[in-house]
Amino acid sequence: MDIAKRTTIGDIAKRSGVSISTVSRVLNQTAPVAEETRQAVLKAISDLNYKPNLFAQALAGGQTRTIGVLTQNLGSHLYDVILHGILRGINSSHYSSIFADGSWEADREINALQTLFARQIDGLVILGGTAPEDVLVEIASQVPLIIIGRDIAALSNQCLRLDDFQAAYDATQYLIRARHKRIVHITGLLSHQDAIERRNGYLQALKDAGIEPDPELIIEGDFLESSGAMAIEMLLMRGRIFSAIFAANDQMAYGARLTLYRHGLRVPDDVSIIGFDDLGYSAYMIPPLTSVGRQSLEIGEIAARALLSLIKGEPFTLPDIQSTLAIRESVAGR
Amino acid sequence: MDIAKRTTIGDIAKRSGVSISTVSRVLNQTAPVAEETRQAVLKAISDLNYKPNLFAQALAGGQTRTIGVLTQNLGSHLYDVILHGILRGINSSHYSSIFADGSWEADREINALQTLFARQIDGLVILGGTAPEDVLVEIASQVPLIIIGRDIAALSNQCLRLDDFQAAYDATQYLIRARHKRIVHITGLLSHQDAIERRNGYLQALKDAGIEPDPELIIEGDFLESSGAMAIEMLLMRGRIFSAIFAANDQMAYGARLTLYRHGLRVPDDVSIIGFDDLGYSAYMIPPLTSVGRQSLEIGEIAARALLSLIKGEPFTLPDIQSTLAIRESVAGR
DNA sequence: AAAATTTATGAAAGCGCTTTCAGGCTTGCC
DNA sequence: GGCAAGCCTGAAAGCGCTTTCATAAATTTT
Repeated sequence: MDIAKRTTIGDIAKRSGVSISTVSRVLNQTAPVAEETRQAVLKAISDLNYKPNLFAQALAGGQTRTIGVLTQNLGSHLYDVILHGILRGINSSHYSSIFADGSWEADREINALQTLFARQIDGLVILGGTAPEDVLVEIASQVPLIIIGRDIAALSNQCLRLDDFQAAYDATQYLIRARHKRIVHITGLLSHQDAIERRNGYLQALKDAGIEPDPELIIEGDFLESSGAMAIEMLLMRGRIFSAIFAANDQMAYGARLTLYRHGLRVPDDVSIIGFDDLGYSAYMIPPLTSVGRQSLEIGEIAARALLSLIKGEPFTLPDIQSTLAIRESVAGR
Repeated sequence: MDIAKRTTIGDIAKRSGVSISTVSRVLNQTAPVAEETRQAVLKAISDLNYKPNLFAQALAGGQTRTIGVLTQNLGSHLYDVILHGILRGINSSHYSSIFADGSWEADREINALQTLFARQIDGLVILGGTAPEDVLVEIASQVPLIIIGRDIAALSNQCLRLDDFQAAYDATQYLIRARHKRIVHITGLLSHQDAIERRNGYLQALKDAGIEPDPELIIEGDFLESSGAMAIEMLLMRGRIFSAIFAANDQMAYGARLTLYRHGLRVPDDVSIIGFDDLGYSAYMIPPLTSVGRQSLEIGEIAARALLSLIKGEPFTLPDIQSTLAIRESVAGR
């Protein structure tokens, strides 16, 4: 593990008896080089264990081989898994990624973006976030951009859509088919696109089944466990009747489930629950939580690969990510 | 949000009527500059919204303002929270961090390290991992290094110790004081230092209480939920008697708890459980899980700040991280 | 008041690499 | 056999910045 090795292109030029231009050419395959020369250079490179200086490359060539990732809520499982996927996606390339956290706050987000741009990233992945559409369009005009979890019309082919509406629709329908009628929905923060989509999916499924949505059964949460717990607490206190809960994410489902436990209500015997995101832990909840899941790792991987293609100017298509309901034991029929 | 702004030091030199050397000097405070000149330069900088090109700085000065973080298991909650803490720790500095994932595999780890070094990081944080001591010492001789969660004698003041032994001891003692005698321990992967420490803490607490450890009650897990579930499954199948479980992490505790549920055993009435790490979700387990917790966010933050000090040659001390038992409802007395 | 310091500033040389630009050699073609 | 066209390759000019080194101006010393 010899690490501080600082061989330069000049060293290997000298050793192989050519000019540095030629070395650069074999390195980047930017112009034809006689096979014989090429081999000599290659040999010198491996002999000296040469590694190009990324900073010099960046300065001279303008390519930094770095992609930036704007995350929200690092430390929240779902996002972290996606990040992991991104790391995987760039694994075999020569790119690295740098992360900056927006924490779902507009000014932090700007700040994070500036940090990223100060590093002259070659491309950018934006995970959710609150930046307005025109800002995103503006950004996209300056740097290759892939957006996960939002759908910007003008950037349609650069958006990895998550189809929250349909997923929520399916989950709600699943509950309806189990003959639930009074279904609580704990929404996410309604300032977030995905939270809105999920609520709309829920609403639509109800309507399609001829059930009039009851506004009293829709409580706005904030994606955190505590808000799920509070929501149910409130409902119970008000004496509302319900037999099922659809939470806009698993964390709130956990909270809801705890409140039920505190009040001696059994899951799924008394109340059924469906979550969203299918966090790894959900399979180990008591009882195991039925939840809308996605291949989050793949999402990150796909986004990263797409970005790499975009940077290189290669064609790519972003699939629509399918959600599937992980059916476990938190839902019972009536 | 004008982003592609590419003002150079030359532009601002021109605008303020000085040479680029002088601009560089006010930027880096590397030599005295007349106050008047200084102000003029500063004004030009803010007028033009100048941002230094980090790559040029790196190339010329050798400082990259990047710290590398070698993580294991990105996507596992505990590590992610620590990463988040690191991001916070460098937040107000001009540093960025790049992450590379070792996945607890030696060759991936080497690979990740090389990626990091290829970027000429100014400093490195290593989170756990399997690299042998001498490699770490070697690395430390080449780059400022902070190690989280391992204790390397030769690098003692650069290690952020987590004191697994004591924490495990305390947890076990808590169970003993609740009059449990037959306490199962589900260990982590015993190739990991921390798993060993935790087991030893458990063993010692038992001995100190005059309880002869029963090897049959110690099962090696792998830190994942499934191994916790399997461990208990196995114990039950073999008809072992026990009244409490101490799992080396929360994930395995979740698994264990699920198996108990499957077998109709109540927690904590029939069996008590203590976990380790106090993941955010644990407070919402059914029942809420008693677990050994640490300020993981702070761990990351402290490590990052310490690294920054180390880089700048400033003195710093790494506190020993205290663990505290988050007492909830998964433990009952006998 | 001249000499010795100290201060503030500019010129210029890199840092390691990419990329014209131009020139020397081969080929191919009429 | 002569000329255009191709192919390889080296020299050199940057990329934007830091850092000697040198110099001019201001200050202190004797």
